[in-house]
Amino acid sequence: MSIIFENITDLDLRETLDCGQTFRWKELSDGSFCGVVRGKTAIAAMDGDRLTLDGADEADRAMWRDYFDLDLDYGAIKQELSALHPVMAQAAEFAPGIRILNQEPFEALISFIISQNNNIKRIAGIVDRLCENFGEPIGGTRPAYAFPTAERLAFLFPDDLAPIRAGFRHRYIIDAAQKVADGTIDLEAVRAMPYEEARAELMQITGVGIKVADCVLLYGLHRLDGFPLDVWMKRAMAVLFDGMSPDSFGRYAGIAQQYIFHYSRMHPELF
DNA sequence: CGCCAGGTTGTCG
DNA sequence: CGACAACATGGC
Repeated sequence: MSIIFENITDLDLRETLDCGQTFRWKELSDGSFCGVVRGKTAIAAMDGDRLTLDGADEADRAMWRDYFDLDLDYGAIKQELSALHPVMAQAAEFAPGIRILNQEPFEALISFIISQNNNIKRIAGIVDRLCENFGEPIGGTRPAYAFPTAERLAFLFPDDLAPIRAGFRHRYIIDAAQKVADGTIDLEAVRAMPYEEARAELMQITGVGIKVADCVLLYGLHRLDGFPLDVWMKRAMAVLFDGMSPDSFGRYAGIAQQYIFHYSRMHPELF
């Protein structure tokens, strides 16, 4: 079984799945990508303007359409953003197939707690081990695990997380899981809040500061006005976008941010 | 071996 | 309030 989406533009799987917004997709030898979303596995492949999700169920078509953000016109947004600054245009042209995924909110929360003072390769390893140790196994041809639920993680002790080797972040993960599981933080309510309020709500969690909160808002709650400022983005803003502020990118600032982040990381010689 | 990693926390001046 | 070490664990 598989799902096919026709006439897809502005989507490149490698650019989108390997640009630091998600850590759960693995590239296979034939260039396709294997991943798990909301407890469902799929092998994604692009052939021209056709996106195929092998192993996906037709009943989940709407979920996958939403996940890859296929109803948003990235071509138009790219044009709008590119007019703002020549380097912005260059960054968008460098990886024109980037889209902002609609990830599971709790997965984004935990993933970006893990990301702090860490490198992308190791983040992916820790997330893998978290799923293998605490996620529900998913039936299928290859072994796969859902992302663990908040309820599953909420009653663990830091040492229970030793197998995932996330170090000092163990207690942050558990605090986040507890606050989500007991309703202290309602992620769907956060989605609808004014930006500053949403950010403050997430920052109640130990281990969530401004940058992680912005990542959760952008990648987990699809707040495209979010603009996470990590070390790369701070350098880029200082060196390449002197005079511009996050606000000056408008309501799709988060998409601009992703083009710029990826472009900067792939061009370290600029800094 | 030393520096750094999509930061945050706790402490001190 | 702003600066700054400490934090676990590796990747390079």
